[in-house]
Amino acid sequence: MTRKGPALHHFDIGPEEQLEALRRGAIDIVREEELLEKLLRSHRGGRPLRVKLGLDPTAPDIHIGNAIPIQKLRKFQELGHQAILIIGDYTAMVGDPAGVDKTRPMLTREAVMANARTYLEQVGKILDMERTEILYNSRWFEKMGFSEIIRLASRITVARMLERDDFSLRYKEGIPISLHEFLYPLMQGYDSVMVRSDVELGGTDQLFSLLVGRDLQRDFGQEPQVALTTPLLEGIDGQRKMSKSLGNYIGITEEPEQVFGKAMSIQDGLMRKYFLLTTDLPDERIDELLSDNVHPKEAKMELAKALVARYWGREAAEGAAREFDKVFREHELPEHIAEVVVPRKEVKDGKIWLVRLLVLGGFAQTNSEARRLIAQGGVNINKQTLTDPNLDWEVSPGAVIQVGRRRFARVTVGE
RNA sequence: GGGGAGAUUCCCGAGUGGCCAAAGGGGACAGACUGUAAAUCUGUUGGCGUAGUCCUUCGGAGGUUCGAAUCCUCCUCUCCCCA
Repeated sequence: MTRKGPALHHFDIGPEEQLEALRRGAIDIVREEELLEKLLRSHRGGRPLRVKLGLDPTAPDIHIGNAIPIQKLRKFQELGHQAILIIGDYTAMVGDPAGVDKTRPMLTREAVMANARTYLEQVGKILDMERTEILYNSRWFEKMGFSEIIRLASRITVARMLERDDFSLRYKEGIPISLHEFLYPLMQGYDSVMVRSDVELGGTDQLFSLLVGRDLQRDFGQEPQVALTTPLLEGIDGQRKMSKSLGNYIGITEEPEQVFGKAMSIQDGLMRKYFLLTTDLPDERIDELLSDNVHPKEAKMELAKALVARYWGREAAEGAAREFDKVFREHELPEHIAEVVVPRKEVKDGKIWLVRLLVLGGFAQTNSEARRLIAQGGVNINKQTLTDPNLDWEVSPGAVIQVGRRRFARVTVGE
């Protein structure tokens, strides 16, 4: 279960104190004075701030990296402010060029809508959806005429666009930039105009777009929003930004054991960042865990537990930790093992070609890949390593096959 | 519109007629060591029922040749310079 924070009303907490809470883990606040001013006014007038976060449903899953600004939005909610979630169904079709070195593929409307549905489900693990305003930006973009697009496009210069690192880098390297990518920040900025946001959240790579929002709001006679950015999180490979397509992510709907295991595999050097951005442990506790008094592995266990607890609750976290110890310290079998059902027709004379079994079990894409795994000693059944790729294995239902260090399955025979 | 350069396997990148399923690096995977960390070392990295004088892959379509990633023609796309 998701922990819902205490039902705080923003009158309960003073503006300075709110600012303090909001600052945690933030990179830029443009501008902080303005934010304080807005908080003061809101507090005085009893009117919540309108805090906007745009999500482009470009992938079906939300991971703990893109959950960071969502968590920040939740913080605003806890402080009594109005959360506005923009589902960028229109912008997703363009594809955000921020921080990428090539044009994103344009998504079809169907794919975007399917993703949007799973997003909303998943966001519900973080936000109080009852108090969240949800808007699809196709609502205003769909009916926008070309003349309006031209007017919007006139608000920004090519030079300013090319100032951006991602664009200038691509330009210098001779990597194509399509014109429509220039439109992206304008669209995101226009969203802010449409919802009259007081604050917009986003990752640091969003700063430019958030600032364009300020400019556009000014042009439309509105008070500019405050831009608040959060850090980008490295993926579990420790190299690149966490992303679904790189496969280095921890999804917020992944099973507790999965989340725990992935968290345990991050580099030690990343721990502080993960603690700070993906858990809500107090700073003092984090310092304590990362001091010399605590073995790094113990600290990481705490990190993994805190992370699981955030999305699955305390109990699931404890369970995942026990399971982890069992499998990786005591080398016992995990509690829940997926089943591989071998169709009866694949079994001949009570035997099945081991390579075939691996492919059927999804451990390998092709026979060749399965052969390699076997030859390299990466496959065992009931803890007995099998290294002959030509082996016809005598099927014994209930046997546990292990591939690599972390993939297990129990073999059964069925249709 | 004119001129030039280019497109290679997951990515970068070498390869200019046979020795090419294609160097090297990165990534990934497996093994050793470990804390499912880092570092290091080793191996693997198109497919095929167990293997070959086999099949598919060097942007696409044709062609030359006994033989093409490599040569020719056309096409598509990208970058650069000029307008």
